Amino acid sequence: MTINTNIVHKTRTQVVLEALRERILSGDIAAGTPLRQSALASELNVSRIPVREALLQLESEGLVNFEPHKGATAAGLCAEQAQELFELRALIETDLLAKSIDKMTQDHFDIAQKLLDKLEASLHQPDSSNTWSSLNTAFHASLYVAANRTSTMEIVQNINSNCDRYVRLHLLHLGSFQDADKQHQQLLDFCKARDKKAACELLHQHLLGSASEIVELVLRQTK
Amino acid sequence: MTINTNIVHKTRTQVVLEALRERILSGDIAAGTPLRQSALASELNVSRIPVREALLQLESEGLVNFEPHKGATAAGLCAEQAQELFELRALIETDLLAKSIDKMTQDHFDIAQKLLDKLEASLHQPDSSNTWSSLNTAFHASLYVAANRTSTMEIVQNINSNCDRYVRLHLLHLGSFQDADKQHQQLLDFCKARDKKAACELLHQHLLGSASEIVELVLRQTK
DNA sequence: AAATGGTAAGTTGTATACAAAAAAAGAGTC
DNA sequence: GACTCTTTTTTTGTATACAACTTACCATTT
Repeated sequence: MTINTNIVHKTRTQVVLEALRERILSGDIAAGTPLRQSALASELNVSRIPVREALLQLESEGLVNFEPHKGATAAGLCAEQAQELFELRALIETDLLAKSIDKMTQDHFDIAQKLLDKLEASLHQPDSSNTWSSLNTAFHASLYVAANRTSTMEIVQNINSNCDRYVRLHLLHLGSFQDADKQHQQLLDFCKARDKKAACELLHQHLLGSASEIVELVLRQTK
Repeated sequence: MTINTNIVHKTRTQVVLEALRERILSGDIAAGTPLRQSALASELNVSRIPVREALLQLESEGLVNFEPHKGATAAGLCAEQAQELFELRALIETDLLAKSIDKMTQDHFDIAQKLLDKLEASLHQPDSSNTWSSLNTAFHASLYVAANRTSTMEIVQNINSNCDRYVRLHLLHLGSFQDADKQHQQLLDFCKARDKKAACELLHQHLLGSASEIVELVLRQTK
């Protein structure tokens, strides 16, 4: 009868956290919107406690600004931040990729390819922006797992979570990322060929290219 | 003449947060120790709510592992993590330094020098490990502010907060960091001379050198 | 009108109380 | 004794209630 048989006891805090994160990332909650605890609580049918805890976690993820006694707001979009985050990704992810390439096995390639296929398929669907972004993150991550760098990956995922907002904005305005998909496939091919230099170079360009487009978009948006 | 009090009322959550962070960083609360909410609450004369919120924030800082329904524990020390974090710092901080050096003014040099003097002075005091580490972090940060990279600095500070535990352990076992201080002065001198290459090279060595000593120490500790 | 001051309303912060889950302790079986 | 299943205890999760802070409003004063 119940659909959620294998869902194991999510706390309300987690439910609220995921709901709010998605709403902010998707733009459903616009940048700068004040996030009133009681309003969110009654809207999500919980008390203020889980809402507060979720907001606190979102603050540490950088998606929310939480000021004591004042309240929380959805973090604003900022061109400088976007530029910095993507440059940081370029720096760290090329390093990860360089460390990963030699260790990648056929299994890693297969997993990455499967994600890439899904990514491409998602573009042809109407409701793509929801899924494209997380698949994009997953694809990138799949190229680095062989480096076996748990702590680094955790930090990268965190940075990515922030980039997500900008990527979704980007996608929303462009309609599709055909260039990105082409670059992704090429990137994976370079990995398969173990061409470290070419792969890192391409990844670097891929990220900085996104950055400059996004920065321009944000500047226009927030002006 | 209104006395605009910049002294804001600290919430109990913040007080608990700082108290617990310091205890974990200093080793007063050992790695792996279970952190019982009620125990901490009564010990700090607050209710469990601020304790929970502080634990949640410490989890996002990486100092605590928080498992739903199970409870929180002080995060364990891990050689791999230390290695990764210091390598990451080397990667990001050398990049920051390279971007910063050309923009540094006399003011920046003065501030850095002042921090360095304090750092050196702190070594001659009995209770050094408390202050040395935060001064060390501040000194490093002072070299990068000119790069004017807010978001990047935020992430660096976060990584540093995790490194702190390892640095303090290091200091505790070595008794002093005379080498580090010598390297710090040399680093600042390179900055003053605008010798980007030498400064970055030294910073890189400085961080990786610490890393290898710390890794060895942690391996011995946790064995 | 601008500034001051002081209430009132709204929002956040935290203590308390209770519900739910996990861990620990017994009771019975093999 | 080891194992399973129940029962008890401990610990965490969350709703509610109230206290503390901030802001907005209005009266008073200059």
